[in-house]
Amino acid sequence: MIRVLLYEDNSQLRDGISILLNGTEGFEFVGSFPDCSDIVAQCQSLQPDVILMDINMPNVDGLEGLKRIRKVNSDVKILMLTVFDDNQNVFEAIKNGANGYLLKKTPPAKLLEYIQDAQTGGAPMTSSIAAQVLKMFSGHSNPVEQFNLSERESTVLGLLVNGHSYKMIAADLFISIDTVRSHIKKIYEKLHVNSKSEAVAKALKNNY
Amino acid sequence: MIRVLLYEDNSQLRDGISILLNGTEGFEFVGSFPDCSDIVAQCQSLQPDVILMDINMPNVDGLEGLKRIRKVNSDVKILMLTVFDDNQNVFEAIKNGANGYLLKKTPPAKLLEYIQDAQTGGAPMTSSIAAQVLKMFSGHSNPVEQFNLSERESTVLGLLVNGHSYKMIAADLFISIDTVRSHIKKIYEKLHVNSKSEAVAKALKNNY
DNA sequence: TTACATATCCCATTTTTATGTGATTGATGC
DNA sequence: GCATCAATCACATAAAAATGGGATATGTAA
Repeated sequence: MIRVLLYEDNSQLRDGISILLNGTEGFEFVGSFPDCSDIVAQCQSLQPDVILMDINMPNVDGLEGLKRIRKVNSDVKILMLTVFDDNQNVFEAIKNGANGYLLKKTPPAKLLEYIQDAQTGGAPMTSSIAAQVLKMFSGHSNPVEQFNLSERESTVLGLLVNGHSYKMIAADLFISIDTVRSHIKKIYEKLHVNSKSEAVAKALKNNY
Repeated sequence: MIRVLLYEDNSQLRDGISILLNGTEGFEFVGSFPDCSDIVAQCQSLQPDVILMDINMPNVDGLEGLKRIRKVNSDVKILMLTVFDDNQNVFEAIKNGANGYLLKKTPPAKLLEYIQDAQTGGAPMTSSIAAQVLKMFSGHSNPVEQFNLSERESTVLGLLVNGHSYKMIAADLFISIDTVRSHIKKIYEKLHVNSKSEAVAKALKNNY
């Protein structure tokens, strides 16, 4: 018996999914809410196995809800629901520990399948989204994301890659050369290197 | 009226193309030969606009013929014909100034189209060959070829890219640090850079 | 044979980087 | 309110890299 909790602001869709799950062997629909403002408490009392989470909701939306849950619970499976396979949202959701990412137009039979899939450790996603994810991991990952560089550090690294010296970077950014130094020290730490050329190499190899 | 000359050892194919071209408005078949042994003279007397050149022929083959022609004539369009889209031959042909590269199984209608295409400055090639060419230009060019680095210089640059200091390079290659210096000075000249990290960046950007 | 490129080495000087140990401000989060 | 972090600056020292001048030996190509 898979306990499913739903967050969705559209009441029609809420009812539809409620009926679908209640009428299907092996699923138990434990509740639904129009936004995530009280998600942590709701989760604790209802003890769902899988949460279906709309991304676009008023007040507290799905991404925020996802973050809140993950702070206290890394076991419950969370499937994000969305109308579009929007690049940025997919990335955000994956980063924050969503287990899958489905389009709302997913047919009911598939939806049930995906829920079971997530429950048993899978990472269900529609093929268009899978393609997006692949693209991101292959060509779009850059040092900023991979190594948690701050905005400033990222700019400095960029100038480094383009062959600027400390002095030039200081002049470009209107800061002292000592500040450049301390940024670069931080960058080296984060990239686990200890020379300019290694940093440049690592940056370039990571599609900077 | 496009004047077409053909080099092809298979007499059936020679006859076929002859009939095709003679029977088509706008094309004039000016002759055919089973090898390239006399290509320069033949070309001068027949004055073709386009040469269809088989690659595999006895005696003097298509690549040799291509080179001979290009020494005296850079205007005539030359389309290479081959059974396979063999990597090395494609590369050789492109380097030596071929205008296009076609598979023999190209259907007659397409062949006519490609000849016209070449005549007007295009670079016709079948899609499988186009893919090969793209791959070569993207992934096969390296700093050694691009910047005429010597073997030693190339090794040194390689170590530089992998984050080695002068001292480490000297130890790796069993030479003095001063020799490393002078190699690197030369490398910088050839790459038109003046710092280690610029050299590394340039090398990586050129698929080293 | 002369000229040129390569590979090797040496010395000296200046500039640039790397490393360490601070301190101050402002924003964010608990 | 306190902790943390990003961004800023400072001072000092040591290591590495860049630059400019050499020299020698070898092989190749004009």
